[in-house]
Order: sequence, then structure tokens, then C-alpha cells
Amino acid sequence: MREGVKPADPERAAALELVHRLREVALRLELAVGEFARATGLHATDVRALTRLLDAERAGVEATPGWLAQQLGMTSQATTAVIHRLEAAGHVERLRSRSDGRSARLQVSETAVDLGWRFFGPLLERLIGITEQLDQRDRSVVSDYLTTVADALE
Amino acid sequence: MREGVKPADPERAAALELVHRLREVALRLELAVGEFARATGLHATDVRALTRLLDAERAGVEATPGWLAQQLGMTSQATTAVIHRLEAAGHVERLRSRSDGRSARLQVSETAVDLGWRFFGPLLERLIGITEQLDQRDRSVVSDYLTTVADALE
DNA sequence: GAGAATAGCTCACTGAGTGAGGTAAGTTGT
DNA sequence: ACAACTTACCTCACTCAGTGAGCTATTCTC
Repeated sequence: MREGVKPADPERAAALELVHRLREVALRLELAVGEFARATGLHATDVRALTRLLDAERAGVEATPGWLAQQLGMTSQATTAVIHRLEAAGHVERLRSRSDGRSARLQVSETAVDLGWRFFGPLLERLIGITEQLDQRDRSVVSDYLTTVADALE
Repeated sequence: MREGVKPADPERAAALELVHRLREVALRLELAVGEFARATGLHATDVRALTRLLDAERAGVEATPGWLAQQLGMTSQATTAVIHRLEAAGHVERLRSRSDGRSARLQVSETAVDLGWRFFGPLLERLIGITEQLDQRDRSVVSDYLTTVADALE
């Protein structure tokens, strides 16, 4: 985005620069997802779906097709297709939801977890390594900042 | 990703949590792009292309179709199609590259900048506001962290 | 229990992205 | 200075991911 006509303000300029840097990181993460997709023969959407399902599992949230559709910002039909593809590839299992007979419970298979770990493991380790370099205070600063940003993005 | 079998390590756990938070931010930024795309009748890829072109302009880099393809992680053919769509919508102009007769120079139109600003402006302002809350030292901590992460992602 | 709402699905279709292959401009070797 | 190679981008034909319309089954509301 062009900087507009605002008068020079070093505080603002520094903040803008930081936001751009954050976007840059987001972009590269997305590119890494695309690379993983190409490497495994999956589609970018499928990989995004898998990571969201794993996130749900980690957070203890029950992942349903509807929930997944919302997470991906896609229609329910497209999400149905994604689930079918992942199911056919053996990456996801559809279990019956015990709370709602209309809905399904999605569970990621061990093979998918292993696959993801093999590819993203090294990357993740590198990122963890970088993050561990921060002392506790700085880590808290970054963490709080990211949390606030995530909230601001709804 | 599941946490694996490593023994409990609070440092590592905190770092991992932070990395997940970073992914969360990246995801939501991507969703915002999708929302913008739907609102404007563009496609997510087209929006991503526009932002990259604006980034190039900001950085003073000459944006060519080939460069854009690389930035989007797509084939040159798909990028040709993106450029055609953006050109037809009046968002991008193809100018002749003066250094290389085979290549083209892509320039984003004022209307596209205005369009992006109208949608992303409020969001960007909110993020800048959040970032300005940090004092200079903390901003530097976050900025350095993000730079290191971006580099680690190639 | 009837009517409304919700979760997810199938079907038919559109069009974004790919692979194969072409053209034109630039680069290199002799 | 010309042929051979490389690079940058394009067109064409095709595939299949994602959408809109509309269906069924289950749950909620009164």
C-alpha cells in the first residue's frame, strides 16, 4: 500500500514498516504451505485444512465440516470436496458426532501427522530455535503483540 | 502439529506456543485477503498479486510477470492470466521494460490503490495503532524477531 | 407434533491453474 | 557476424477446485 499523504512521522513509519514485515512473514508461511502441497501431491487448500484440523485437535475443539468451512473461508460444498479428497488419501477419518446426528467429527490420521511432521518438522524446529533465543520478557512482548494483532483481525 | 514425545520443556513449550500464534496471525491475514477478494469481485490470487506489486513499488523493485510468478509461487501461464484479469479490470498497466525487450513492467493503477486503501485502510490503521503502542525497544524486539523468521522462511 | 432452522450433501457448471509447446528478445561461442 | 542456446513470456487445450441451486436428515422451537 502506498504511504499516502500523511506528514512524516517516524513513529508511524516504524510501525508501518513492522506491519509490512508481519505481512511478509505471513506470505512466506503461505508459500511454504504451497510448497508442501506440491511436494505431497495435495492441494494448498487441503494442506490448510489439515493444519486447521490439527490445530483443533491441539485446542481440544471438535472439528466438524461446518467448522472447517468457516476456518477456510470457503463454502460447505467446497469443504465437502476437501474432506472427500483427504479421506480418499487416508489423511482424515469421518466419525459420527455424538452430540449432533447431522454433523460429523473429523479426525486426522497418524499417517497425515507423520507426513506433516516430516516436511514441516525442520521448519518448525528452526522457528522454535529462533523463538527460544528470545529471553522470557521479549518472548512475552512478541507473544502479546501477536495475540493483540490476531484479535484485531477478528 | 502434535507435540510429539519430547520431555516437558517449558522454554520450548512457550516458543512453540508463540510460533502457533504467528501462524494464527498469518491465517487471519489470509482470510482478510479472501474477504477483500469476495467484496471486490476479484480472486484471492489477484489480490495477492496486487499487494505484491505494491510491495515491489514501495521497495523500488521493477515488477515483471516472471518476478510476480515467483512471488505467488505459481506458473508463468497462471500469472499471465492473473495479469490479464487485472489489466481488464483496470488495476494494472503493462509497460515496456526498457532494460529487457522480452519482459514487461507492471504498474498498479491509482484506482486499484484507492480500492485497496478503502478496504485495507481501516485494518491497516488498526494494526499501526497496535504497533505504535509498543515503545521503541519493544518494537525493535518484534521487528528483529519477524525479520529473523522471514529469513528462516527463505 | 408441525414448522422452522441447521448440517451437510449431490449435481451441474464456471473458470483458475497446469502442461505442452510456441515466439521473440537477449546472450554466448567461435 | 552468425548460429546455437537461453530466457521471458505467451497461447492453446485441458483438468479439476470451488460455486450456486437445491436436496435430505436431524435438531430446535412453540
